[in-house]
Amino acid sequence: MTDPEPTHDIEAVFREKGIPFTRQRRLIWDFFAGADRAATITEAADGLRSEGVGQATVYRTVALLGDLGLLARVQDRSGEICYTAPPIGHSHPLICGVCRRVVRFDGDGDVKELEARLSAATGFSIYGHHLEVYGICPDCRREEGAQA
Amino acid sequence: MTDPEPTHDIEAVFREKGIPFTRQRRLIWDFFAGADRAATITEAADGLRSEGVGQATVYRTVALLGDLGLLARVQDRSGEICYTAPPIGHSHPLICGVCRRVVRFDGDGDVKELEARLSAATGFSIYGHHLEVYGICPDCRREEGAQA
DNA sequence: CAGCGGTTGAGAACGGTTCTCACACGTCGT
DNA sequence: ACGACGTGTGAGAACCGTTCTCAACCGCTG
Ligand SMILES: [Mn+2]
Ligand SMILES: [Mn+2]
Ligand SMILES: [Zn+2]
Ligand SMILES: [Zn+2]
Repeated sequence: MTDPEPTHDIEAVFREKGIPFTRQRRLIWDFFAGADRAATITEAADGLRSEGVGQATVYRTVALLGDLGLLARVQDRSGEICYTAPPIGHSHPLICGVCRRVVRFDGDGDVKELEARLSAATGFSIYGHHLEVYGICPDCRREEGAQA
Repeated sequence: MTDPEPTHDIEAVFREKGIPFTRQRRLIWDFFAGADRAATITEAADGLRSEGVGQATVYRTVALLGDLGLLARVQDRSGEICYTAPPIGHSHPLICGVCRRVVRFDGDGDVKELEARLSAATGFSIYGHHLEVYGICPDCRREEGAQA
């Protein structure tokens, strides 16, 4: 598991790549990076409308941040697609399927050996993997206790 | 009753649950189960239109098969959502990012230990995980030659 | 501070998914 | 085998999330 880490210096990333850094991009980044749980694009657009951010800009910026590796796409228990800002470096999300709270961990030690076996067995050249773990966080488990 | 076969006896599953088994459901099942690679709903609908299967029925049936655990949702390199009929039992897909050919493997031995650590460290009750490995199959690698 | 080129917002367009509803058909009791 | 019932189905409309268009705006550089 990773510890509480500093977020990316997004302005520096943009400057380094020569990509204009706008008020909207900062707001959208802050929306995702400032949350401790994944959010949908619709939620971001709704939350930023009052700040004068258009929905097309939210879509464009989420795609841009995704390309830059600054936003990861995950999904909750209902299959809804959400985005979360990962810390620096490679990690995987442990997601509460109910409230979408995200805890990051590094599981590559477990996967690397598996990938080597797969490559040897199948002849595939492996270029990546996708690992998410789903659970119910203590808070949500408490609230769901009464029901099934 | 006993099915030592590697593929699901879908008709028996339906009968056992008292769910009507129709011509369309057989066709849609065959479309996914008869392929060695994942396919999108759109592809299934296009491929079965000439058989007189409506697209609404394809959507409904894919959802139904998913609920029954007879179809697994995966995604290719571009993030496109596809479906593939897994063999009996729990497994994970190794997907060729180029042609979407799927090879299944059981990687739970590697994940189980990880999940135990995560559960202990976070207090989450873990109900599932999503693991896909991406690669290029030997055939596609040959066709593409060397690359970056 | 002026000029350029990328970015933005409003709304239209687009396309995948779901809904509606009359009709067809699978299932089961007889 | 037959008939009645209840579920499934197809065509097309509706719905809604996403992308596109384009004129105005603004961040960046000099
Ligand atoms: Mn990893
Ligand atoms: Mn597994
Ligand atoms: Zn939770
Ligand atoms: Zn391939």
